[in-house]
Amino acid sequence: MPRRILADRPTTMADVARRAGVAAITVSRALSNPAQVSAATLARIQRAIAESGYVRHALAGSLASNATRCIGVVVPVLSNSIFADTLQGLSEVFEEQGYRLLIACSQYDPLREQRIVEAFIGQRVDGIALTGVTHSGPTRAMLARARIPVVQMWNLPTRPLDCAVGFSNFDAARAMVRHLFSRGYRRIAYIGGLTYKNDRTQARERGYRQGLAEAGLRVKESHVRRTPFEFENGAAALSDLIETDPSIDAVFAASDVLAVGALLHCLRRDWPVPRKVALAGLDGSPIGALIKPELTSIRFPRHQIGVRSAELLLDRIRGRAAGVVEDLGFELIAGGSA
Amino acid sequence: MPRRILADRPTTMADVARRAGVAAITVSRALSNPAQVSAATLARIQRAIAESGYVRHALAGSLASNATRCIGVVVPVLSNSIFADTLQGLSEVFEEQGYRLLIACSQYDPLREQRIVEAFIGQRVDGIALTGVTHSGPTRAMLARARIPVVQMWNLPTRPLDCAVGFSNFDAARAMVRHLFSRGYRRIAYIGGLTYKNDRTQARERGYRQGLAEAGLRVKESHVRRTPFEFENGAAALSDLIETDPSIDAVFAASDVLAVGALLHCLRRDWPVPRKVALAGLDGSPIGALIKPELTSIRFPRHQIGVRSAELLLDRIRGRAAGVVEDLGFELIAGGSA
DNA sequence: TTGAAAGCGCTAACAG
DNA sequence: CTGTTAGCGCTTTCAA
Repeated sequence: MPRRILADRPTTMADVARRAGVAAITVSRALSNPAQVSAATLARIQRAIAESGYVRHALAGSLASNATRCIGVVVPVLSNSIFADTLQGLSEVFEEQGYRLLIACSQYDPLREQRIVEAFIGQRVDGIALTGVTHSGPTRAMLARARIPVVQMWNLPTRPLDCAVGFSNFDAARAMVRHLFSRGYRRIAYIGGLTYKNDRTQARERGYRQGLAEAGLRVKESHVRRTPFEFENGAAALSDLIETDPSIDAVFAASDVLAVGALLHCLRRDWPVPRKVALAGLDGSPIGALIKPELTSIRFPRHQIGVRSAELLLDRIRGRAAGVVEDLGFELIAGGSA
Repeated sequence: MPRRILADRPTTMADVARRAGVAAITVSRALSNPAQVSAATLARIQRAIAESGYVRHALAGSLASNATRCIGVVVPVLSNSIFADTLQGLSEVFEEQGYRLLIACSQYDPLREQRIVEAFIGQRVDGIALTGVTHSGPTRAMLARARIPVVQMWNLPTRPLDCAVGFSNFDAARAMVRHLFSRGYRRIAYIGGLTYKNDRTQARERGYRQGLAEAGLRVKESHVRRTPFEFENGAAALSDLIETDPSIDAVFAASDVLAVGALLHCLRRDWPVPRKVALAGLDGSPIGALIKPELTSIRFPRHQIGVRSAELLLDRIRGRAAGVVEDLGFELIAGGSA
């Protein structure tokens, strides 16, 4: 014999229906499409719901209807507010359309991302938004097999999983190196993220190298540092670079978190920026504009990436064509720091 | 007659079972408790899973087992990295125990929080972590009715919903005012958050007022500013305060985001800190330590709040007693800014 | 506008 | 160690 009936189980739709003197399906309709139910019946049902404190069991509903109205989102970290802007954009669009966001952090780890994606598919989310364009083989396979709409954000994939919204991290970094070169800097060092599993960071580093090459400058490996995106690490890397080679005249940090850390380090040491060393970042963080000298950086539409990603995903969920890759571009902000 | 069978439906547990020549329940056991299944059977099942690309339908499982292994977490915002530390702590503990986190932002709005909590209850999460200790009536009622374990974080409730982990925001603010007073400051202005629906901010402002009162100083309402937690707003509020009353000798900002913004504003203007105006914050953000002068602030165990909250919630989920309120305390960091 | 019946995909309970 | 059966709470389908 199967499970016993619990004496004190939570209120179900059937309970509400009994109370209102209707069938369960009528309660279901009252909740999902009230226009289908007569005003009198609706009122009785609403009263029954209020009296009983009924909360609809979303899982059971999703199982029956085969739609969760949930979107899974993977971001690398939550501690960096730059992803928060994108999440905000996603959330604005989806919330208005009655979708909920499931947010998870991969911590820049493809294996964690893979587990998260598996969990999302297991939850039968209606769509998935990923940060970045490189993913583990199993991740790609699972997504293909599940036929869930996917959007890749923050970079431009050569072979998109489905749709994508971003900008060229490579071009952005190259543009910054060109800018520094045009300002007369010739010994341009680099502080980047840990590249080995992050396509944005990889693209930025490649852009740096390409930019130097195009300017006819040689890349010195001792001028390249890689470190996790934390203020402190930017400060430490800069300090280390200058110690290693005091002739460095500019440092390009592939993220504003690192650049701001580096800039604050200079200010602490009373090093004149950009006279002793010029600094540039990439992200267009608001804090860069508050520091003196203002941080030279590259701004891109973080919020809009979220908005457009959500719109494309909704299109896909509603059955429209796939394969769109949108380049939202970027903009160089010339501050006083370089 | 009920629904038609779809020709090309996703793989189910029954499909895997057929393929492996076992019953569905055996597949279920192979997934949830492999030790219960013989090695040979397990191997066949695992092969069948791999071949078919099966992903377990978590919703159906949760419906049947009446447990989701999901925890709902409400934070005010994601753009402020201070909450990220707490989320990190929660996530470390829960992930190790096989639970997943559902993260949602209330945007400091009790009505949004209410809707989020309703959605969490609808999803039948196994536990809920809330930021703050004041919640709408319906929120409290729903949580009580649903009998879901709850932890309130970041402040100390007088009447907890269930358990709570935090520190006294009131005492922290008061301690900072005392510190400023002991340093000789007598005209101490205040930049706080928008208090009308945020207990931490309210407590901090009350602490400020109490601190002044205990020092025998009068609160001038023109010395109190309230603004959302953004760097820019801290800068603007400071600028406005000093313009209003140049005799102000210290400004206490109820959040490091505001304090750092204010401090950067001073540096931009070449105002000597603390000579022209002393500055103090509250949160112990890492960036405060990188600026010169270092920001005087109050540190509290943001990460540990997450860890302990998770531990208490797990205790509750596993049926242990409720009603624990843990005060994790705080620590004043005397920097050069005051 | 409302209802009856079936079943979504899984696991609890019990049996062997 | 493995299987049978019933049912979790909801919505789809068809019918009135």
